[in-house]
Amino acid sequence: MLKISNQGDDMKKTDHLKNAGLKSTLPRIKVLSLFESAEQRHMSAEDIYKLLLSTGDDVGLATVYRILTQFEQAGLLVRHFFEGGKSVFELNQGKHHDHIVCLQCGQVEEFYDQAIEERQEKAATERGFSIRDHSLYIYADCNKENCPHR
Amino acid sequence: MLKISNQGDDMKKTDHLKNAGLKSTLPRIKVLSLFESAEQRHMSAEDIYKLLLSTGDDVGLATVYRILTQFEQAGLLVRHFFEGGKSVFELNQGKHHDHIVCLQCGQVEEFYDQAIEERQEKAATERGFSIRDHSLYIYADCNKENCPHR
DNA sequence: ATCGCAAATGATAATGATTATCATTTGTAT
DNA sequence: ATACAAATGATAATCATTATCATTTGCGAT
Repeated sequence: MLKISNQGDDMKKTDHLKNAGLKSTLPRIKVLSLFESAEQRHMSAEDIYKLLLSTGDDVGLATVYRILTQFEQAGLLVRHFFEGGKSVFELNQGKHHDHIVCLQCGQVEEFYDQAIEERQEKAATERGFSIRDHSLYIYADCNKENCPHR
Repeated sequence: MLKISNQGDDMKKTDHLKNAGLKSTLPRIKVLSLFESAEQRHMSAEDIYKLLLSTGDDVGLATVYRILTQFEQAGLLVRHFFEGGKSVFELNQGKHHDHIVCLQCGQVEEFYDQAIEERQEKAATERGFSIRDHSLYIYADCNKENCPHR
């Protein structure tokens, strides 16, 4: 008798987790929900830990790290190594894309360029390498109205 | 009366450092020499610290970190954030290039593709961003003879 | 609904990379 | 040779992340 919250949604997440080979636990559902509802797609472990704290949905920091790694391995999340050393995660929505990160406000925009993808593949195969993964980050100033510093 | 070693070379490095706005000190000369002579262009702070230890040219680890950061700011070195979390440095030889990193043996190959550069610039300007910097890392298997794991 | 147990969690210690502190040493201009 | 700011080195501190381990929980079998 503890199945309180919006069951429709939680059921969907439970299935989502089960399909990924992970058992449905409260912390995992909370983290998944956060990614599906958060305004910012790209979040670090610390971001998530604090957001959950702020809504009273406490989850231990160690658990947050564990869940992020599991979700990454299960293909639910994609991990990024932006400059600065800490890992940042986003929901995996199937379609690969690269990132432009604003150095002033941290805003992240995604883009995809077929030509770039092809040239990368070419550069690798020309040298006898088999691509496993790649990461392209453009660091820039977004020049937006609401961006601090100019 | 302590100017022992190969003075011609050290003089060049002294000038090199002076030009970069850094005073010529023994630890800085050692680190610079290492980058100019090492077989591997890409090295971490730990790599450098250990290499210097192994040749008896002891330099404190903290000093290695400081020097690397200073050299980066002076434009003598370029810092990279490969997957794995630790910073890796290489001599700045003026010409920008991207990297292919072998996930098996860690070997790094450099490449430059004008089309990729142009498409990146285009992607950024199309979105109103002004590029400051960018990093493209391809992670792959090098398939070389001497590479472990296959 | 209840049991049992492997799996998951949370608090915290431990680790690895990097930075800060501060007393001592070293370039360098005088 | 002198003086002093800058640099160094040993070490403590910090930050992100992982490991440990006692406790709790999801879930299949009853």
